[in-house]
Amino acid sequence: MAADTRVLDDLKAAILAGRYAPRQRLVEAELCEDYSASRFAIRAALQALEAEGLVERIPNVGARIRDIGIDEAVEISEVREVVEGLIARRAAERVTDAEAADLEAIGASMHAAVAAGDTGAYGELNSRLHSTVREIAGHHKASDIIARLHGQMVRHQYALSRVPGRSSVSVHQHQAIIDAIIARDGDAAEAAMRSHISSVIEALRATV
Amino acid sequence: MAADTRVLDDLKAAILAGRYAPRQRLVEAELCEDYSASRFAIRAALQALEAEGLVERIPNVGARIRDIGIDEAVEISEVREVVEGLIARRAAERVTDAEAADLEAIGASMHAAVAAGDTGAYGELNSRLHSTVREIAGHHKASDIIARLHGQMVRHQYALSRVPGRSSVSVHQHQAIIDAIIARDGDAAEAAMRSHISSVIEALRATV
DNA sequence: GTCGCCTATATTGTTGACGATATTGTCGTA
DNA sequence: TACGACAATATCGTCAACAATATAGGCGAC
Repeated sequence: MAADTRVLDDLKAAILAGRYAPRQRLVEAELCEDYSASRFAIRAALQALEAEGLVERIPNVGARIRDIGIDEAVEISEVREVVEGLIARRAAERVTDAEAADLEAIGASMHAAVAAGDTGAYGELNSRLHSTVREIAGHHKASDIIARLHGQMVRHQYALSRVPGRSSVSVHQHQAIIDAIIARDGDAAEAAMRSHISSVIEALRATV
Repeated sequence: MAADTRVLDDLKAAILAGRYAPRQRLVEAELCEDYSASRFAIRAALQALEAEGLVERIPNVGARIRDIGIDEAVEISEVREVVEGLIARRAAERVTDAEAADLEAIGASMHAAVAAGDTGAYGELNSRLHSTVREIAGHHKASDIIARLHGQMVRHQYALSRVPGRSSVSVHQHQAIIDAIIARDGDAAEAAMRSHISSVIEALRATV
């Protein structure tokens, strides 16, 4: 399990980076060569990835990349909606002045990125905002669950960022979240976060 | 991974039944004898249980039962609060007449159990109510997460059911959930479920 | 030509032994 | 007596070979 860590991290990173196609088979022997590891280590990694919901294993047949369809992506996002809502509420209750300034800075950068039409930078800021809010909330269990769910969604997340005009809509939602947290208004923060992710879900459904 | 299934299920059941003390070490060789399985199978089971958050493993040292303290139990319950809220809302939106009748029956039995002072039956009905609501909601992802979180909480759940007078309080909360679902009122169902679990969290904090 | 069976192959499942590592207990010294 | 170093032990980590299983392709019968 010591050497496994590297294999697991590498393999996970590769999956998250979309280097494997959905439903692509992951043959243990091949992975041994690719990651120059023993079959033992590969098996351990595959089992861990199965538990994380990234890989699907059928006894005596093998492992393959789990294909998460729109329906499941929507379900995942629905759970994310309420859990991120909890996180936002928590953040509003615990945010310090310094953290509030960080959030404002991220918001300003977002507006700038939208104005400049830089979708790449906007996407980056998007994840930074969410992770900053998580950090402020300091809710381990909720953060863990979000991380896991996020991993299963990367493919669709990518598709979403390609939808034209989304950033100009979501920038206002993001600002509402930031404002509510800075105002220390838990109810408003939860509501803003939920309505934001709810709109993400709608966009997700539209990508069919 | 075929023979593993039995080992994993047995071991998991044993942990959930509280047959192992928190922080108790799980030595692979011992488990091999107890479950008459190979070390290979045991290792696989332990890895799976680690992913489920029931077991904690330290490299080169071994596995032990994870000790979930009050703080973590509260965090888990907080996540449960919002996810069960989602489930309740969903249930209210999808409940059929037949399912509504089932819920009413469970509610009636709960009142009867409280009147009779039968805490065992009440606990049973409690989990049946929640699982029925989950079934009605038909939300796979949310149900999975609840199942996992519930597994980590069994110890505290048991302690809670021993608190005297809890059932007479919670029976009304349960009835409120049932009523809201039957009324097809999603907002009310979510609110009722959240306030119910919120009160469970308070009781949990009080058990310290 | 198509269906079902059977063999061949690819792939995973399992085992036992060996090596690495952390923990525990002991001994000597200050 | 208290402390540190060292050795012994317990336990986990890793490996390479073997067994079991499912899949795919070819063959024959209808």
